[in-house]
Amino acid sequence: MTSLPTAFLALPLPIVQLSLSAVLKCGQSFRWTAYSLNIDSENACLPTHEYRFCLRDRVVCLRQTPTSILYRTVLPNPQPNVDQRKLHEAETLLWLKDYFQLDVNLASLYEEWGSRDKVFSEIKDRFSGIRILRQDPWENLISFICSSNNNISRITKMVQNLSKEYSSPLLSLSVPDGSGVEEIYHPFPPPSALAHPDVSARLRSLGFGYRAEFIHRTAKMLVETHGNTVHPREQDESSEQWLRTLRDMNTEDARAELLKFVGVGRKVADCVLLMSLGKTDVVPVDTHVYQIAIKYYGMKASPKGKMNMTPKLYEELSTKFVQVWGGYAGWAHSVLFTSDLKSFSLHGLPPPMSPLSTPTKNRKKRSREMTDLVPTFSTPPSTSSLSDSSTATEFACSKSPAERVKKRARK
DNA sequence: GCACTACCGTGT
DNA sequence: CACGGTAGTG
Repeated sequence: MTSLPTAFLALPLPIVQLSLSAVLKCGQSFRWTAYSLNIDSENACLPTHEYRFCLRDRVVCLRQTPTSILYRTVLPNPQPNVDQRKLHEAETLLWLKDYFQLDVNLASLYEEWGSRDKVFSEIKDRFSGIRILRQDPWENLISFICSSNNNISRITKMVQNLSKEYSSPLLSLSVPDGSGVEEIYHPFPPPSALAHPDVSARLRSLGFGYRAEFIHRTAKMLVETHGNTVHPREQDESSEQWLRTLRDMNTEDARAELLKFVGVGRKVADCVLLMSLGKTDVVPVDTHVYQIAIKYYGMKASPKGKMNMTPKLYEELSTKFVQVWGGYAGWAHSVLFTSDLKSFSLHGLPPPMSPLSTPTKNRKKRSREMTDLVPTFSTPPSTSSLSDSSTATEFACSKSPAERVKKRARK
């Protein structure tokens, strides 16, 4: 089962376009493992870490230099010949471009957000290279059902336990820190593996808490509704493929589909819309985002001082951030969110001035500063050059019948 | 539509 | 008590 190492290939990419260390451990995906490389010299051009991710049929290993991403593919035995190996590396390269969405120019977006928003311009140079991954919707959905009322380190453990418990080991590989230790890599399990009757009890005993039932019922419903026949070529189940078709749906319809699952509320649905269904403008709102809005965007704090996230407040925050940042608001939000995780070094910023919801009209002295802070508050969302056609259409369809569809009862 | 409350487990 | 919420009530 042990696989032999192969050489790394290089994909030229400026570090401002992608920071692996920031993106892979910031709570988007919970299945990347990071290893220190024990660099003896202080050469800043050498990678300090390696990151690994197990796909259905291979393990992808990544390192980063200031000017490129180094990648290599590890396959299970039997090992392919040289020609087959080249094909696999070509496939991995295509996967990388898709997964990291490298056709999106992140540096341009940072400029755009910085010119729209003073708060963003203050942090953008310290938190560069943070982009939204384009994940597999099935893994993304289950991972974020785990995320409710939870923290990153525990979510990571849960998702890894899920993989270890419900999918066969693909291969093992020695860790790159020179210790000689071998690690076993598991893909993310398919829906049918989690739809089995005794799954929820087992997950309970694995420490999943009340999310155990959510996961089981979601998997069961998905398999019952959309099947588990395995596509001969794609290698994945029909319900996983169906989830991917939500990418072709408009935001409101896709969200309505996601909300049908147990354990999926507005916040989790929006995370999936943003992180695996390509809805770039969706801003998932949680308590952190609310705090950020209060501290730096003049959002009025709740009268009672409680953090009650009502649907109304959620909608208000979400739409206002779209007004601030535009068609890629969800991407911008993740930069702010990541900087907040690193316990916010925003001290030099001016105090919050502009109420996000209701601007005070009798304070002219402040109205100028408000304009300074958030120049685009009163202007409609931009559908400028940065937004591609699919994003523009998202703004276009403002109402949809599916928005009114209620979460139907299930047994 | 809207405001509660319980909830599994971990960290402070 | 809070935590990167949600389902179930009234």
